[in-house]
Amino acid sequence: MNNEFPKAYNPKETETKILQFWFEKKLYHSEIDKTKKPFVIVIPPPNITGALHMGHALNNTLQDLIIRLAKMKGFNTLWLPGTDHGGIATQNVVERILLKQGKTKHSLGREKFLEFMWQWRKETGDTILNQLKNIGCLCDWDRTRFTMDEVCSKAVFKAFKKLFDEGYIYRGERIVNWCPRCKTALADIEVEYKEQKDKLLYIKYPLKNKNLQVKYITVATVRPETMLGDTAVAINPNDERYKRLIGETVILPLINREIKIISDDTIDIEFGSGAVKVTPAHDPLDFEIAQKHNLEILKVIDEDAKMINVGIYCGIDRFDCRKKVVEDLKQLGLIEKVEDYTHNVGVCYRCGTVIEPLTSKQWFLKMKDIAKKAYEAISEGKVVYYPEVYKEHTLRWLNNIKDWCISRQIWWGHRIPVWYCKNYNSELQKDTEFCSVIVSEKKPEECPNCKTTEFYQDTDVLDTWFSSALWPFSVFGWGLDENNAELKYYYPTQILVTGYEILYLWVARMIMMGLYFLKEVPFREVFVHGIVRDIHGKKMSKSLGNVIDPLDIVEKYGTDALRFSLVSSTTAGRDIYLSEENFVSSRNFMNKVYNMTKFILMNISKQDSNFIKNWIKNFDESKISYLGIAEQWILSELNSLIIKIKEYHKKYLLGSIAHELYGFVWFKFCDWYLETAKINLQKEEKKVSTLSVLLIVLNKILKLLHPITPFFTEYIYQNIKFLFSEEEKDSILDSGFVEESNFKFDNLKVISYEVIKNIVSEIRTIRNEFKIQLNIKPNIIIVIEKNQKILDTIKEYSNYIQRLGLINNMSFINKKNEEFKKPQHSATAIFEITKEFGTLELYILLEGIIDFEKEKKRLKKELEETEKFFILFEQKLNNSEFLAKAPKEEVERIKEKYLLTKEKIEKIKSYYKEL
RNA sequence: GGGUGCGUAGCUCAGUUGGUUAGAGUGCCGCUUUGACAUGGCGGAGGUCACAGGUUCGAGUCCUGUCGCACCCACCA
Repeated sequence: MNNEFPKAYNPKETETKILQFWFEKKLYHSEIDKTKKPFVIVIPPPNITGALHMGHALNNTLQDLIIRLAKMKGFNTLWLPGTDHGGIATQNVVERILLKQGKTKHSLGREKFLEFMWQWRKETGDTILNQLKNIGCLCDWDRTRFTMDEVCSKAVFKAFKKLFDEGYIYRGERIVNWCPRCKTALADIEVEYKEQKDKLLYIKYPLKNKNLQVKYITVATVRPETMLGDTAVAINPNDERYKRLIGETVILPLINREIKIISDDTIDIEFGSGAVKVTPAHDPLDFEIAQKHNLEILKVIDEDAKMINVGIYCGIDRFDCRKKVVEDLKQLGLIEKVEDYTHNVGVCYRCGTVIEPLTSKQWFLKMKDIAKKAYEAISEGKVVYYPEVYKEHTLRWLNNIKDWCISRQIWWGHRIPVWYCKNYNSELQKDTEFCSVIVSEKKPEECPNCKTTEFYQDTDVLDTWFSSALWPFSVFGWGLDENNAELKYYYPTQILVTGYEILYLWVARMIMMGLYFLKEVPFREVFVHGIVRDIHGKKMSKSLGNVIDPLDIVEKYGTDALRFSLVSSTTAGRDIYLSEENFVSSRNFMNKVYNMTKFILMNISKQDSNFIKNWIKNFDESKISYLGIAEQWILSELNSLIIKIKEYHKKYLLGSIAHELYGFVWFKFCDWYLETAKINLQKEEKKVSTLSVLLIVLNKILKLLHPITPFFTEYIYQNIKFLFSEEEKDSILDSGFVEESNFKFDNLKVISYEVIKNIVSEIRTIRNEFKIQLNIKPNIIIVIEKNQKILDTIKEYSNYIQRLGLINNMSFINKKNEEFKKPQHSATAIFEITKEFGTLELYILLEGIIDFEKEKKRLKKELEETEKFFILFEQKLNNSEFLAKAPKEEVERIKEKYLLTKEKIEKIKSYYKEL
């Protein structure tokens, strides 16, 4: 930067260099170091499908921010990266690829298919990690894990075995959510619900006993095809209409099967016809009823969603069968009526296909006891949620937890480590006879029961979330050795950063597993962020065409701009709406900081640099009183900034950190301090101190910004660090974080600077109002009557104002000492400063330019505004209750305001008259 | 059906335990190339803080209700 000053910041070139620098120094790497406190984040492992999207960019930028911050604070930080095999999602993607080549998984066979999967994973699985590297993620790239690598797989086996041995895992024939497209069972939580309009059909079921008063009982359904699997009709025992039909027999239309009418108090009398067809094999509620009443469970829809066991309807797809059943019922005149009905339909969270509940043999994990421990830990605050609402959400979920179906009928994943011996009889096998079922990683030697050596392994794989649940400790080799040093040092981790959509699917389960296996929560804090949406609040999707690709943004505006936008858009737990303009504004901000650095460096001559270095090195509180008002002001503002940001760090108000820095850098440091500093830079005697202050502030700004925008801050730091003392390290990351100073600033000076800012603003406003040309530089007079000190201070720095080129000359008058009459042809402005300093009058002398009528109008407007507030204050002070009940400071504040506005009004009025 | 969050400038949002004359970014309009930056500077317009009550000396902020939006949970066929 020293030699050449390109006009604008060039992110691409810089980022390549800086990235290389970090990698050469291995700044990302962590080793056990007992002298330092560890600060660990384990990445939410992205699936190996697809590439980096905005959601990943957000999630990982936030983690990087937190990690860099911790590193600068001196922790031994470890951010452990990795990927997830992604079960169904990944298998679906690969199956689609195969299909394009005219192959299916079945045509390949399990072994070949898995070979293909592994090959695919080898070729494309790390794409996303490389992209994370490029956006600056300070992950420990020497420790990358994969949920199906050896270390993690060992953990999965060990966990399964332990849970099985301790009686938490069981196998059973249950009704499960079946996805006919993915051909697998899904956990309840993996089903999404979509609102859908359907027809609610009222179907008449003929009664067998012809001697009854009624011939039919009517049931209502939106899924008429399931009637073929009905094994009862249920009514509420208190339903007067049907009471007497309990125990009667119904002849199921179309297939003429006889079923009973039973009573169950879970039936809602009000809904539909009040009578419910019971299809135990294809409805969870009906399944429960069937168990209670010992009903037959008749499966009529198979795993391909085709009809079975139903005579002529066999082999027909469920939805085609629905049409056919309706037609046939119509023919028989058995449809009483049809109503429009809106309801929720369960769909697969991976492919969107309508779920078919059906009975199937699956592995389950008993959750109740395990969840209880997690409930307690979270209640006790062992895991802290940011924002806190998600704590309640999680607790409620844990409280209503159901058993977790952990088996999936796909091939990609951890195969269930269960072996059945050759003589295993699945007919006899009713949950209880586990003698011939052996949990083992490898094929067992011999069946302890029948002594056979022939075994076959369960064909199912585990739910991908099973391995994810172990992630925070499997990555440290828990599967190999649960007492290993790394696990001991790094576990539990500090914080988990994730989106709210996987709070139950993943986060809660990690807490449960962590507590179960290691007796300790896996992370102390959870930071929950929202989903990235487009500016209209729509989810970004390829089909909508509203996707903003983070890599495009990087290309166009730079990584820092991408990151800054993401961080500044983050408000705890809420969704983020992004538009491209957002990135433009961040890019501009990067450029602003770059240019301001350029300006500072431009002003440093070679012989100055040693003086500056010395000045900065010896800067302490004793030097404060020698500093000018601008310097005192900016340093005190910097102090407030640091205090605020530290507070935001503590509360993880990450978006606020970005906003605060933006405001400080742009509006305080650049717009004001830097502008006024330009004047001192012209004076030899002030040059060194001014440049030093500029650099001190710049240095702190860079450190504060660095966790958000690492590239350009590191780059600038490299260019200014020669001006700081030797302690400053290679990388900004090692240079320590920022603490506020406890310097005492001169309040009078700090206020004076604020007054000068107001004066300048007012001059600009008036010039603008009267459209005064640039080349016209009027004189101004500043009048004060209360406090001579502030007048002196302002006087001392009046050249600041003059140098801005807005005015020619300034004169100062203290009304107390000198007689003063409002000059003719002048515009007037009156400010309230503080009680101590009173009001200040400003006159801009503009002979021939001031249009009296215009000035009158302007003053009148000003007067009206001021009077409005004056009345407000007056009312408050006339209110005895306010005086009695409001805190003293508040009353004082209003009094001060009251007096100041009063003074202002009087002055405006008197000058108005003189016009 | 239950729950949670939200409703503040055209748009996206800040506004911490109730107490500055409600703020910022962006967009719009006007002026502005004076060597850090036109990816800049200065100014302007634009808000009955969803609505209705209540508590309070005082409400954008707390309470109740209504309306609207979003999301989560739930076995009404």
